[in-house]
Amino acid sequence: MQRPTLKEIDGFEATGQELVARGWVRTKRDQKTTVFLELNDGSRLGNLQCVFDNPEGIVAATLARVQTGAAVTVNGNLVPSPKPGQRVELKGSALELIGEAPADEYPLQKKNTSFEFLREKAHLRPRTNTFGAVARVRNAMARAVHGFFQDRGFYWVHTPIITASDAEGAGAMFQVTTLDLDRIAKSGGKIDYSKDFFGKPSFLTVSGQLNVETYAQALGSVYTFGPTFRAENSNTTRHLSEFWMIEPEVAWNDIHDNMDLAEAFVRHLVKAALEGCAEDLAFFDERIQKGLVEYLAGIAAKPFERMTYTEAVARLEKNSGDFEFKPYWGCDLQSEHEKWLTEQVVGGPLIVTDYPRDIKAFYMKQNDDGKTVAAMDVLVPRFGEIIGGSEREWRLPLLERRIIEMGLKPETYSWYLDLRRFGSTPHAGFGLGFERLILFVTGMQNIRDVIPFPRAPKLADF
RNA sequence: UCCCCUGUAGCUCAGCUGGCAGAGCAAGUGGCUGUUAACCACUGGGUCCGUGGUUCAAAUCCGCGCGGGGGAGCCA
Repeated sequence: MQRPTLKEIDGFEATGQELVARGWVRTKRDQKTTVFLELNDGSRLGNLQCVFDNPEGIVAATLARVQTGAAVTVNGNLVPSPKPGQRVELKGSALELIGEAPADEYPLQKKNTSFEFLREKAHLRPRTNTFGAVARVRNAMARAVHGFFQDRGFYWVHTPIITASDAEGAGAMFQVTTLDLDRIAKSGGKIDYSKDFFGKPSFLTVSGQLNVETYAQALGSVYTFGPTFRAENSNTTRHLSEFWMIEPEVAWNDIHDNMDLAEAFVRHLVKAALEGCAEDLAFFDERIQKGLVEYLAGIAAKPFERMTYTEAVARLEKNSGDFEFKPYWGCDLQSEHEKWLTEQVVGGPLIVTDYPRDIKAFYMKQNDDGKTVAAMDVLVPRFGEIIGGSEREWRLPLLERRIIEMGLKPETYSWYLDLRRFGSTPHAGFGLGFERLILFVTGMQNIRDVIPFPRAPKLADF
């Protein structure tokens, strides 16, 4: 049986043909002789307007019971619409109330509601314009991520979610266990991890990078795209405890190849949003962030600015009076610094490279100056870091020495060091937080509003 | 974890130096010959987050607790 979505119906030639529309009622407007019902089914932002002229009998009785949020099917004839901005409308002849939504209980009435309120209604919020649009853009971006890499010969590698090594060093981890914690707590005894599921402490991954490097050293160009977990007590609009991360890793690439890849990737995604989500982006432009579409078009069109950390700090020092944290060579760039660089200095995305090695991870390639590493961060206006990456230290002695210098144990990294021991090549990669990308593309402010079910400290409802 | 703001009708909020609980929207009823988040009129709607205190009197002032938001740090 043919069951067109409302998006498909919107594309039909309106010749008065009969069809059935299914969806949820966004609004009902009734007059003495005419009732307007606007239906949405999530296939697009816009609604299908259904018009009932002089409804009588069972149709009139059913219309009286239809309220905002109800699920209905409408039988009718598709005709051109006189309403501006809307190609077609459905001249209704019959309708069925499939699932009612009593107005005195249904929380989403036809009015503005705050995102804070909707966060407490996470099971209903996808029925709103904003969250429907976010979901569609998110889907389009996921597809574009795979499209970008697949078209370039990258292989998608499924790195593990559970890891028994806490060697990843990217932040606090969630522990995974099948031990009976209540019983251990009551007994007051020590924990015997040999009795735990994996025979030792195990955790949720904070990064697939170390694992995916093994495949880069075999398949060449690879990437991960999957859930990632950080148990940091972060309470911000930019952090989640469970988020999705994309981590490409490419054998033979150096830091410059890495920057080129990161830039091409971001611009590809922005282009994909502009081309594939025009209706949703127009909505975000109008309701969420004025000028968004024009801004994104600029991102897609222009190369990103690049500067070294040393250069960035020099710029910041000239303006240091305006900062709460005084910048100096060797400091980590603060949020305010990143915002100032992107918003005031370059007016767009900026790639900063060659950070002091003491503020970066052990696996980054050490530069010849003995002070910096071949790291790169892609910073964007409004919220700073969207990508962090580096060329990797591929020379065994230097990597070993760095591990020891940083107080880590080389034996923990034996398999990682093996990659340098056997057939090592230069390689580079980066990590992009998927939700941060969605914030960037939609203009949304809070990361909890661009993932269907946000996980954050004290927040795991739904 | 730290700093700041905040909690009043279903929602968004006003409520001043303490003195009878308010508005807009939503909902309900009626009206309106094509509406655009329709419009017009009327109606109903309150544990003022909780708790203890100050006071003749607390939504309002103070203490404690809980919830929400923003910023910072950690980072993607």
